[in-house]
Amino acid sequence: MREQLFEQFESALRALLGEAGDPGALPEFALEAPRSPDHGDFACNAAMLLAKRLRRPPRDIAEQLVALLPEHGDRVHRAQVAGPGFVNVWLAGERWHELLGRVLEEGGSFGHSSIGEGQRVQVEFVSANPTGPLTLGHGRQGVLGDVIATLLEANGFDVTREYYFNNGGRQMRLLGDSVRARYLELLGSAAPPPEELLGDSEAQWPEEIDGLPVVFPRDGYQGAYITDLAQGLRDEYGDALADPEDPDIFKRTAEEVIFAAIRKTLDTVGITFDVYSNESDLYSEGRIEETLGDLRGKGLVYDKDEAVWLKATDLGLDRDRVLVKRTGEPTYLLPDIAYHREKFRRKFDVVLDVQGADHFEQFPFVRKAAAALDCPEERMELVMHQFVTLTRGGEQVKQSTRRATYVTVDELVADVGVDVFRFFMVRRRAESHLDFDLDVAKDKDWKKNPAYRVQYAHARTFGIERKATEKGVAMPERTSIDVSPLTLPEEIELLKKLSEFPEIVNQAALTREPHHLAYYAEDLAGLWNPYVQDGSNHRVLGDDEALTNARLGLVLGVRTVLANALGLLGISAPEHM
RNA sequence: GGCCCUGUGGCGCAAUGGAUAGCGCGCUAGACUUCGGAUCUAGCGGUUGUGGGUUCGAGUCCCACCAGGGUCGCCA
Repeated sequence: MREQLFEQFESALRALLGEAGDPGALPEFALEAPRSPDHGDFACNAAMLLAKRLRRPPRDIAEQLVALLPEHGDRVHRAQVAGPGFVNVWLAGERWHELLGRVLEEGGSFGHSSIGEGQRVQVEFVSANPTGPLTLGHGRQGVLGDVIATLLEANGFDVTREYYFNNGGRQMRLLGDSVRARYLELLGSAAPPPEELLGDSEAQWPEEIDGLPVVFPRDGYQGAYITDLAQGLRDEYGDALADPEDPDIFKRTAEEVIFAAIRKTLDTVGITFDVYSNESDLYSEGRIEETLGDLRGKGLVYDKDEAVWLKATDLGLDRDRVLVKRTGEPTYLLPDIAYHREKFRRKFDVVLDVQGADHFEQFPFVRKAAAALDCPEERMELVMHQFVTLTRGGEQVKQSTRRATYVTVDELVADVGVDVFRFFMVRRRAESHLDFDLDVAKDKDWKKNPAYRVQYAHARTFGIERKATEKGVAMPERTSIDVSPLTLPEEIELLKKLSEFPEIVNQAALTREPHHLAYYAEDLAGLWNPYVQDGSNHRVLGDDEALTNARLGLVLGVRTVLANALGLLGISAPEHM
């Protein structure tokens, strides 16, 4: 519909430029649905863009354009110059009614497109190292990445969801040492560090207390789950691990157990990955050495202070970075670079990293270095998101990662449910701080809780169907509904809103901004709920059979679009509430 | 201090460079009397942090400044 109109405008504009003796290209004009319905179904800004070039007033050009339109197509019913030089057009025929037919016909695939043309996109997200439970930041990232991936799939991209984690370095060793320390404390052969010093990052603690050594590492993981892990090992092995044959058992067990817990959490919130990849494999496959060698070959590596440096300043960045530490151990930067090369070796057309703001600084180094190794820089994208804070009773809930006194994804989901969790996490623009208001999230009142507002709007379509069945009124066949009796302004507004859905899905995917979808769902629900609620003017089930049938068609259309929107968000679309 | 994100009605937020800046909560005033009802309608509320600039047109782009958050490690 819009495509045909667009062509009509292009053709008319070509004629207009011809008359003006201008051989130049058409301007990149916009043809979009204006905010206000008074401004027609579509508005075109071409006249304003041409004003300077043709040295004529924009309204004058717009008049000419309006005059030319009828010779170049038949989609325009009425056209009018407005404002500074917009051409507002009203479409011919029963355009919104046609649209509902399309919604009903396409059903679950309405809103989907094939513009991705099967391009392979890798979306890397969460990627939390297995050192503890998922935090709310991970939760936000998980939902964000998952919905972006789903949106891309809905637009014809071939998507791989991937989780990458570092399990080679110091952090994992620290994790193992933390578990070992707690284990020894449980055996009574080590003393825990003084409680009051744990929260203080500057504090030193004595090497022994009451004759027992303090082995808990200075930067160790302090969460209660570490002690649980130690207890588990003690239950299984008794005191046999005080001097274990396999010194890696603490680290290995911790990684396995924590990673299993993370996967369970992800499963609970409806996130599944196609591929898990990790740092260790990059080592064993020789990718780390290879990447370092290739960087060296490009003259981007030098030695200083017994460490190996990346000459990032040669790549336009503000400082150099260490690739291999004095200890001989690579920093995380080197494997990250190797990993991004690996992505392109695996033939992805686009790779998309979803990361929290705390990691943002890292990305430019990885991208520039990978680009120097012949990876296409513009095909490495970053979606950065800000943090999540939790509010309860108007007060921010204090969270401390260091002391592990933070609310986990598991806890929050147990508290508010998966659907509310996902909806709230994806409602805000990624770059905005997200304030998760527990009071709103836990409110069961659909008027107060936006997640329920959308779900309830969907459930109501079934409520009406149930009512119809009760009254002996049959639901119409999806393929043969005459919706022309729908003429009330609120009905046209609903039809228009339904028509916007494909564009929203498309834009949200291409801009990697899934919050548009959540907003759209709220908008549609915000039109639908009052329509249903205010039965005085337009009860769906009335005496007029044709009108009833048409309104039942609208019910089905709204249901379809709400269900599709909720589906893309990974949220259930209930029939009852 | 450098870099990044944010700043929009009382609160929480939205707005491919387009027309009169939208939505929810809250607030105010009316209406309905249980139907598919955990009601509806209307209204009040804004110099989009400040000051310049680009543009036919700026919440949006550029510059400076102010405020909040993040980040600047041979941590991940």
